[in-house]
Amino acid sequence: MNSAALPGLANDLRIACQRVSRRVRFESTDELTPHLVSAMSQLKKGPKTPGELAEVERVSPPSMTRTVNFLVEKGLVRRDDHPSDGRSKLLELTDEGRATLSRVARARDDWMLHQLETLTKDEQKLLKEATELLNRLAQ
Amino acid sequence: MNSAALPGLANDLRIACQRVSRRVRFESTDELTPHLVSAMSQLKKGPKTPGELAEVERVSPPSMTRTVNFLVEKGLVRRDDHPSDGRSKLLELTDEGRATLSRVARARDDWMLHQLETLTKDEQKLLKEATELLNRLAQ
DNA sequence: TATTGTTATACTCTATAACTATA
DNA sequence: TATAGTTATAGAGTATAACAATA
Repeated sequence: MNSAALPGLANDLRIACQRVSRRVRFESTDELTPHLVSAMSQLKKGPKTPGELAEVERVSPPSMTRTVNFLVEKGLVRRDDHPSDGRSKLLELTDEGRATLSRVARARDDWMLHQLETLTKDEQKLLKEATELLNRLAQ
Repeated sequence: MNSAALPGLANDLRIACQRVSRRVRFESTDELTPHLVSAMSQLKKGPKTPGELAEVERVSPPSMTRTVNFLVEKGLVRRDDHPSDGRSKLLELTDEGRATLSRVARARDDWMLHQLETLTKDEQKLLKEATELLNRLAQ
């Protein structure tokens, strides 16, 4: 690929990814809003303080407080005292939170799975390799 | 690729696209919010009525009225009377709207372009093909 | 004093319901 | 009567500023 075409690819690939994300969002009728799912997905990787969660989600601490309050009230997240810092808290998914997150992920994947089934084996293989590259880019 | 792996790919690919979209959003400091850019991008393809625009953007007519009001006030969109239906309007990008959209797109592409430059020619070629497939999926 | 999290308050984007003008 | 768009109003999600508790 000639390097003069790179800006064009940058634009096309960005648009394509955004278009897919958009379709996934529109096609799946989630029981949780995107920002709730996103926060829970972070906690799935491991417990975090509210401050850490606000930072990775690129959201202000007061906004995260609000989000976490909702999740705690719903029983999806547990908010414990921090073991070594009395000012802080530790957030963690509950079993119900984990189950809910899996259910939501499966619903979101449905549309994508249906689309992939329309492709040839070679095309599926190409997308598998592209997925690895995209993850490396966004890392 | 064996078909039992397809659900896994559906999940991985969805996550990868969302991750890229997210990075683009976080890395670019846009002068316009995402929904404004999205609405303007639709108008770039050609003039639309408010109702049509609300439908493709999956948003209620009153929400679109608000969005359009903002864009008209900013001079980015022109709202003319519809030539054949007195109840309706026709929305179109102004020259300034077009220029602003180009500027925003370039800013968003900067991060992606920088990432693509770290890849080999073969990897870039693979992503080019993947882009075409993704667009077909999201069509 | 600095830091962590929360409360108080306000702004933006969204929606549903009611309204106006035209078909 | 039905449809296109707007206005009225309310519900989420976000932010900044001020506050309480702890380091």
